[in-house]
Amino acid sequence: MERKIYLTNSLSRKKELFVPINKGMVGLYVCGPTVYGDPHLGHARPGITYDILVRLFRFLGYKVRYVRNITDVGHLVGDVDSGEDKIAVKAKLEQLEPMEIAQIYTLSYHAAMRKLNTLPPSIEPRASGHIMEQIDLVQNILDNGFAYESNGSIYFDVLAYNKKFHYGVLSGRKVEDLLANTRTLDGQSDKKSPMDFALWKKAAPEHIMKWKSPWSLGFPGWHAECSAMSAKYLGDEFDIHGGGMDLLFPHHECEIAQNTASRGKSGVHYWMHNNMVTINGQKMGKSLGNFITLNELFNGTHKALERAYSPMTIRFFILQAHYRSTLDFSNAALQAAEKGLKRMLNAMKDVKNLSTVSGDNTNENILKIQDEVMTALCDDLNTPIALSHLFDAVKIVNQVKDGSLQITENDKTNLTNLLVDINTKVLGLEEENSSDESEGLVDGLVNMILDVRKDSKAKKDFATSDLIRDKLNQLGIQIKDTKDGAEWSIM
RNA sequence: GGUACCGUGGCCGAGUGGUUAGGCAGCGGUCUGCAAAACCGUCUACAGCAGUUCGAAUCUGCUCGGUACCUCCA
Repeated sequence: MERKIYLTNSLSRKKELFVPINKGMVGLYVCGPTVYGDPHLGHARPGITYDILVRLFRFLGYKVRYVRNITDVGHLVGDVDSGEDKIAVKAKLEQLEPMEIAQIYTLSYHAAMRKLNTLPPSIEPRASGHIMEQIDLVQNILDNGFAYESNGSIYFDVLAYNKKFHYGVLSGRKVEDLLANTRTLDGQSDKKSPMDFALWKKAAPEHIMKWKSPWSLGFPGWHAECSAMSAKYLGDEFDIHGGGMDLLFPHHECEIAQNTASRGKSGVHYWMHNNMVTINGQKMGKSLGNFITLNELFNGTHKALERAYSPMTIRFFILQAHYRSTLDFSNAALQAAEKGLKRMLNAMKDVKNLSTVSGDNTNENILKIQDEVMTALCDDLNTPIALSHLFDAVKIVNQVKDGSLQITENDKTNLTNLLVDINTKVLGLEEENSSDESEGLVDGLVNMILDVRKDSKAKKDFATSDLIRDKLNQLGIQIKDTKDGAEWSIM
């Protein structure tokens, strides 16, 4: 726990030294998905970013409670006066129960996240399971005078709040500017000010998902769930709150306002925001209709895809960019990532079988690389820099393998710690399908075939040996002839 | 219109007041029966203009271009 961790705090827009509230412990809350559609490439970004954060903290010995919610109620559809939420609308279309929809997409989200090798959160609360907590939150805000009732709905009183506190601390927006520039939407007549946001919404009769409350039969507002659930599981004050940059305003600004209005504390010490994935320079998003789902990526079934890309390739692709930069999708970039990843994975395999020379000497370079990698990761999760240093280690492995460099047993241990431990434990990069049950059978068969090929080669029957190589290639098995015989790997 | 951010070599993508990012692709070589892989060497940069400075891709100003948020969104 010697290492200092720096994180860019969206509150100050600066890199800050991370100091936990409780020594050696981290409370992390991340905004999860709204489960009304298949998870897409955009979802992979925060999934992987905060996974690295959690893994890094744990690697350094911190105890982390990682809370990521599932939003299964509460997000209103575009036009406010319809008063229906997304889950309910989709349910009517597909003739399914709202909770059935939520369940389908929750499971598909989980499956995709597992394929991307992200660790599950410690707690994954659902908004629908925390209606009571949200009602309590709203009641507190009402009691403190920062909300009002109108037609059975409760709205947050931004102007009243802004007299005592500051609405806009996170987003840098000014109330005056917001007032001058708010678009006039329909159905705003219940509100005192167009900036005010719903804490509780009275449900229209045809609305499916609704709950009893002191004010009406209805449902909680857009931002209530995160304030209620983060406080429940992490306390009134906790370390880190993460999410996509698109949530910064209004969602996170409103969370801060709700937290402050109900408990007098803004609640969060460090706000982290990951940037967007773009396609042709434009944000990839559900509402823009230009998104590619994760399953389409894994299967190659999307017209924009030249072919399928494995989950680990996607993970590597995302790690090659810093989380605060936009990342542009393209087939060329994914194919480059795929090759780079393969190179890394090969080195991780090869490092275990390197031959060593006797002696106690230690190659200082290896220790230096180890330090550089960890420094980069602790410097606001700079995964691209970490990877670039890991590739220096890959070079060492290849040079040793090639015989142009010699290392001692000590070096080998250090090199293995560096490549295998950091890649698998912190970056979550590892060989896919490594636990295949039929692996032993495949090993035996391929080795047998390669023995036959060896005989052909010995007899200079290259037609046969090349045929074997080509056929194996077609099956996805790559042959490398080395001085010590043929090696093979599954592509 | 308001508020932020960005513009890097063939592509992706870091970094930063003076020193090689890295990956992919390209080129030359080593190795090989041939290939693949690997290794060695090598090429192509910091939108434009002006300023600060001994020195700027990095700081400042302006211009041009782009993006995000302001409405659900990772």
